[in-house]
Amino acid sequence: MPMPGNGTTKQLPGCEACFARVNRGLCGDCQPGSPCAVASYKTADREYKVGQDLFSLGEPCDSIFNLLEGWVILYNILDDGRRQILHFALPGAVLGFHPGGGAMMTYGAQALTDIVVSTIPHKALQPIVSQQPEFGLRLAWLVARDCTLAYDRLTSIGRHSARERVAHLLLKLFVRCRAQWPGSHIEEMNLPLTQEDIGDATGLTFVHVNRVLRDLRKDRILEFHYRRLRILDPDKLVDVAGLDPQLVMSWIR
Amino acid sequence: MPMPGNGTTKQLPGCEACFARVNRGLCGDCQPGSPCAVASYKTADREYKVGQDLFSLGEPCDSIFNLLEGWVILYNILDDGRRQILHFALPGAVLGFHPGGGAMMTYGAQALTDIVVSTIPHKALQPIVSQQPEFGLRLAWLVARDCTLAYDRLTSIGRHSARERVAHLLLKLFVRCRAQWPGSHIEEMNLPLTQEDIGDATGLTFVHVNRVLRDLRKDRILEFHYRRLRILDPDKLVDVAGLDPQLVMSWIR
DNA sequence: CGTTAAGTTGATCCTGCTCAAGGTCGGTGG
DNA sequence: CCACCGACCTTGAGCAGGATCAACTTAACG
Repeated sequence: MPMPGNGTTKQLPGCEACFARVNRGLCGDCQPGSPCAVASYKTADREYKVGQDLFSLGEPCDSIFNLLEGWVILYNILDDGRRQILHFALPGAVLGFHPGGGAMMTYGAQALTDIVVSTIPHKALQPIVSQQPEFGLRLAWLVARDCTLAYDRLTSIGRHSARERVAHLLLKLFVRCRAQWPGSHIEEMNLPLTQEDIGDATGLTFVHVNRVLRDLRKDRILEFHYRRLRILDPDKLVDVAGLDPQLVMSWIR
Repeated sequence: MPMPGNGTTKQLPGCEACFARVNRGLCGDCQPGSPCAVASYKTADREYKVGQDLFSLGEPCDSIFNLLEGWVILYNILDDGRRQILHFALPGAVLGFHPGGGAMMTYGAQALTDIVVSTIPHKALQPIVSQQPEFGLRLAWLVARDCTLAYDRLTSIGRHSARERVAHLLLKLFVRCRAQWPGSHIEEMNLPLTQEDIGDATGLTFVHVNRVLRDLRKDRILEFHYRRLRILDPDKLVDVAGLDPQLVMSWIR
């Protein structure tokens, strides 16, 4: 059985043909065999290699993407080359739905692992919702979830210490991965991140991330070495991340 | 004629009865006199005074709000009382659309001025989209716009200096207000913010915000005193904010 | 005119950045 | 099997941007 977060995905029951086969978020009504409005508009699955861009900052993008396998980062690059990671997208995510569909993207999307996606052109959205009215609401729901995650990070970066930020990021990623594998009780997983990625997501330098990780290791809270995360003391981690233990439990169950 | 940002709003043409009468984002098809699916589900207009909460962190909220007049902040409070402002909502905004409708809110919403809102219960969303399929897509579009703004702030807080962050915030607010009043060419406006609010939005202390504002004033870029913003040198401001002048122009026109 | 919220300024401290040098891992080719 | 290389991790020394603490000033409002 594959480990959570190693790039493979769980197949949920439901519409195997349609755009949203890994998550029922977009397309919860489809049953195998029944007609699906999305299926006729989506493209075939497409693969991208690590490091490839799905779309880029400042360039137009006329499709939305459904991530079927692997990890993707959304990011911004500044003039001086510094980078801010905005979001880690996991299988099931919808990417590139942008205000003013087809307009310039205000951020880029890059494959963090080898990935598989399928796409729907923006101009197909209108026809889809007229056939399947819940689709729009489900899309809104998914975008709202990403927005909530962004607010969460905003709070973390704006008001927490380096230690809290790193703990918060790793804990959230751990929980999100584990949510894809309910029932798994492994406190160890592959995170396809470098320490530089962690820095770019938390607004820190990789040098300082390294020191924070050393301290967290010294305190026997977690270990992160070469893309492998091991959580030694979940309770302490939740505490350091500044989160409510009960809230975290509600995510897991 | 009222100044931009003083809490009053422009009435756009369209459906005067429905939920979304200040913006055509949610309900672009309604024509005066024609039936409107939203109108039959929304509540009457409701007023809130400055400082009142529309909904609170950790409490359930079973409705979405359409902001008709005034300003609202979305915010998070930490255990130690520190605050992070996540978003400034202007008239036309939709608030409280949350993943898992009706569940615990992960942030609060507070009136920054006296405001007027109307609401739709979450459970009315399904019936509305079945009568008016584009509604869901429009909702998704609005949420995506907020998400993009959040990503913008994330980059600003994560990777910019204090000076850049303050400049960026004020410029963006200015542009967003002015977008509500196309044609206006006033470089002066009321922003219903304290320096503490600016600090809580940019991840700085109000003491440091004060010093940054002093420097920006000294450099004759802008003046911000007692909730009044005057932009002295728009070009320099765009430069300090680290934004592309052409991009900014595209927002204005 | 008194009260209160908000703005202002200085002195000092500390978290996290910068710069720099070395170490470790994993893959590749001989 | 080993040498090499590039990407990534690790650690130290010194610095600086912004925080903290504290005192005072100004504006708004009844």
